[in-house]
Amino acid sequence: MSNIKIAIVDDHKIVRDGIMSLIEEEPGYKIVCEAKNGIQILEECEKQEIDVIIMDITMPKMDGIEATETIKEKYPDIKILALSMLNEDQHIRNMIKAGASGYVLKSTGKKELIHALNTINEDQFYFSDEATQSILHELVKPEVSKSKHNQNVHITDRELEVLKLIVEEHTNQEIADELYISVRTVDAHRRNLLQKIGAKNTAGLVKYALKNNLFS
Amino acid sequence: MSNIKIAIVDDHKIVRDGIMSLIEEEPGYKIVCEAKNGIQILEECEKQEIDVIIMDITMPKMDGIEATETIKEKYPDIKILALSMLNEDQHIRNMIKAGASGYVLKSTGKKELIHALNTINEDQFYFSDEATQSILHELVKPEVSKSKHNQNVHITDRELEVLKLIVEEHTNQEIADELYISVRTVDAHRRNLLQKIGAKNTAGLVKYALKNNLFS
DNA sequence: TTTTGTATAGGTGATTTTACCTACGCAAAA
DNA sequence: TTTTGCGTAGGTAAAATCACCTATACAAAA
Repeated sequence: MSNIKIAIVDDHKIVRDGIMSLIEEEPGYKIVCEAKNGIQILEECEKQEIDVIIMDITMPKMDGIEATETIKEKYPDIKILALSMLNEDQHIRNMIKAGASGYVLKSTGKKELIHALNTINEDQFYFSDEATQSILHELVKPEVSKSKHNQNVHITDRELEVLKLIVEEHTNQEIADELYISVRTVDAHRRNLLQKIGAKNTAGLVKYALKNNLFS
Repeated sequence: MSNIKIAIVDDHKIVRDGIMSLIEEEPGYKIVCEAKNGIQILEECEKQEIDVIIMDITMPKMDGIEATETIKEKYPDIKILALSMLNEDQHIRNMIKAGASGYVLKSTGKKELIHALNTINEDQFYFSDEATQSILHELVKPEVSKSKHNQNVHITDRELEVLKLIVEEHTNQEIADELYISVRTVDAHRRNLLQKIGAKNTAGLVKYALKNNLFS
């Protein structure tokens, strides 16, 4: 197998050089380019073939999250390894959402970096253990606040059925037919839902349903 | 400090006994009750004070996820440690969403179990490393499929503005006023969005926006 | 037993959305 | 230069939603 083509994106030259020296010692890898920000790496992606991009998160011009989104849209085959500092939990999450295949900390040693590169190059994910715990913490927090919503609002079984069908993009008439009730009743349930949930219209109902994972 | 009051919920007696013997060897813990399913532990919660519940996920009558939700609603101070087997990724996620403070595998040794109990009793989270990796994988998967949607559909900037306001529960008229355009134009954008996204109505638009994290 | 909650259904009328269609100016791309 | 995409705007008509209201039947809870 030929060398894995690596690109390094970080606004600090020292970081780039550090990573480069780590990788160049290792056979099987070739650093094909480096970039200082998201704009630059996008240009590089057009010019040449790249397998894996090691991407910093916070950068001027275009940050790693935006760059990752754009690159994964245009070149879904390019793998992206997020390079983060500790206490960047939220950013790391966004990198994953944007399409990164994993992350390592900047304090990572050579061994872990190489392992991470190999792993994601094989189309798998790699998540550095050191950051994983704190990310999971972040992950849990919003869920806790969700359940508070549910406490205030008691939605009846029937209303839930109606809401489900609303979320499934049915009209009131279709819902009425489905549930063997009158359109007026569906309308009544709908208005009760609007009032209970505190929504202005269908959009609010759907948002509520999805945010509270009522039908997932 | 007094003993930490533990409850064990699992439908298999052998599992309960195993955990009990692990914990009873350890000073500082007291097992105050055990239950076979969600219904039973709910009754127990009413009867006595409990600090931490070790909760199995799959159980007859009422499973651990439902039980966790109910308990966290009624008794938010009770901590719940999910007890899972491997390859229960989705269930584990749901336990966390339901309000569990952590999880350990059934194959866990005494040392890790005690550590997990201490950690979550101190109002922190504990996530067993062995399951964490696979959970993160699960977490990422839906994001990957999201970007596929985006590829097919190109939403223009203006359409995105309109969609954002739709999601924020504004009427077409309000959107028109906000953007200084005619209602008919808003309507045109809306119809283009419906067509591009493949939605039937507002519900579909909102679902699309939220699922693709267009405005979060 | 009375009250409360839920599901049902209707009246009326205003407002909003949806589904068709056409059309023009402008800028970027082919 | 022609074409394409985008944003703009309108006509018309049907369908759906929303906002008020009232009302009945039934079951569970107080």
